[in-house]
Amino acid sequence: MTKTSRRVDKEEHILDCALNVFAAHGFRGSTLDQIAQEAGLSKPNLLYYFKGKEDIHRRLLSRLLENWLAPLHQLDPAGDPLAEIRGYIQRKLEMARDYPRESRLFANEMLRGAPHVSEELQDLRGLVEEKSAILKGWMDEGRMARVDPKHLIFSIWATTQHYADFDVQVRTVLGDEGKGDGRFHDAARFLDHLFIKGVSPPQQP
Amino acid sequence: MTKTSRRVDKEEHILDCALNVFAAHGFRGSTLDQIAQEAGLSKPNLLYYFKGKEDIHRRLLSRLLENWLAPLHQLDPAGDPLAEIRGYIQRKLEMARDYPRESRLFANEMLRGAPHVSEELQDLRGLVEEKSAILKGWMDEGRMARVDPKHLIFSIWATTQHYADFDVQVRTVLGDEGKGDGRFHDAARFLDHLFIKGVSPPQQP
DNA sequence: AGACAGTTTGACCAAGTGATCAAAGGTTTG
DNA sequence: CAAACCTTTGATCACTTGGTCAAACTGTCT
Repeated sequence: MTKTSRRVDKEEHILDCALNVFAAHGFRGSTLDQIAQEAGLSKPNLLYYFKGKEDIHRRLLSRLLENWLAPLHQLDPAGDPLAEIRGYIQRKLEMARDYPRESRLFANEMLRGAPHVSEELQDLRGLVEEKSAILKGWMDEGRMARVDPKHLIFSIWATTQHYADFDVQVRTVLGDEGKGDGRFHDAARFLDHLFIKGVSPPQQP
Repeated sequence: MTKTSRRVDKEEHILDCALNVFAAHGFRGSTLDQIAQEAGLSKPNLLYYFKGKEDIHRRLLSRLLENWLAPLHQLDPAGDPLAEIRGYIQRKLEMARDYPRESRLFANEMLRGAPHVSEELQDLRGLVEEKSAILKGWMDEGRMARVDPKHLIFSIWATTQHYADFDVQVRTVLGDEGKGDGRFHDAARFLDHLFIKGVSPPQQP
């Protein structure tokens, strides 16, 4: 194991621990001491690997956005409209289930007005523009219902991320139903029904 | 104007200013100095009216929850299923438009795991249970599609609150389209279509 | 062993923060 | 007017927090 690879591993470990802390308490609510303790090292040692609190946060956000956009990237213009949308919803819901920390980190940043990712949001805009055009094309071909493509995408984001960001609320309301991972299965069934009905072309019932 | 009414007015003003600050920066991210400055008084003066930072925050949250549940309370078992759901979505979207600060305050609290409103969430649970039973009844009568009522409610919450909580993202993605309040009109149209299609009974196309 | 780069830490600092308090400034009431 | 009460504030405190630094420690290579 080389020197640099050990350093990379350690940085990775620190970032993972920092994600725990930032996702749970937000940027201002998290302290370097917390992160250092979570990672099992001293605060000066933590600052040996990263320039500062903001450096850690920014690094987490930038790596997050890559993965965050991946599911939408996969939306294939050559595929079947309903199947593509169905697949996108499923992937997004899986991300909410498997990466809730990332979802909360992102939600935190949006709530604060995205002070650290204002330029990256522009990429997002371009991507949505591109995928909206695909959806628009499908609508023009009569292969799906004519709806506002951007608001469709917003709704998919909102409904899926809700299960990560508002997890406490969801589990409280569901009570015992919400104990295991079953709520994600139920959510998948419901969202599939909701959106497929919503985007199915009017001629075919 | 009596002594107590002037005091009440001032407390009201402070709470309003505190809402600005808390909604924008979260609990940990907000400082008493910020709130005091926003309200135009000194920090000790602020603490003359409220016991402390947490007191202000808790008061905001408890008053918020009353209004927050109101739209769902209005869901009338005697009404027409589709019209009731349509009305609920509209009311919820109007709240996101007219009370974004409240929505963000609530979102912040949920993201942190609801440390200050754990017991109030139980009321929410009861309310959702009650309204889910109504929806269930409508489904049994064949007046709406058979879907998971709680996840339906979650989806309505998620999609409407998204426009308040993720406002930066929404406006960035929409670009110039999102400048005025037009995005709420488009959202209303889309969500109406989505949910009405989603909950319409299968027999009637 | 010893030189050397990489790593870790205790001690420390300056700024910020929630909160207190006694004293001063106003307002109402007798 | 003056007493009683309500409101406001400057000064101050204890504590947290992001960040620094020199010294010590570790492992590796010759």
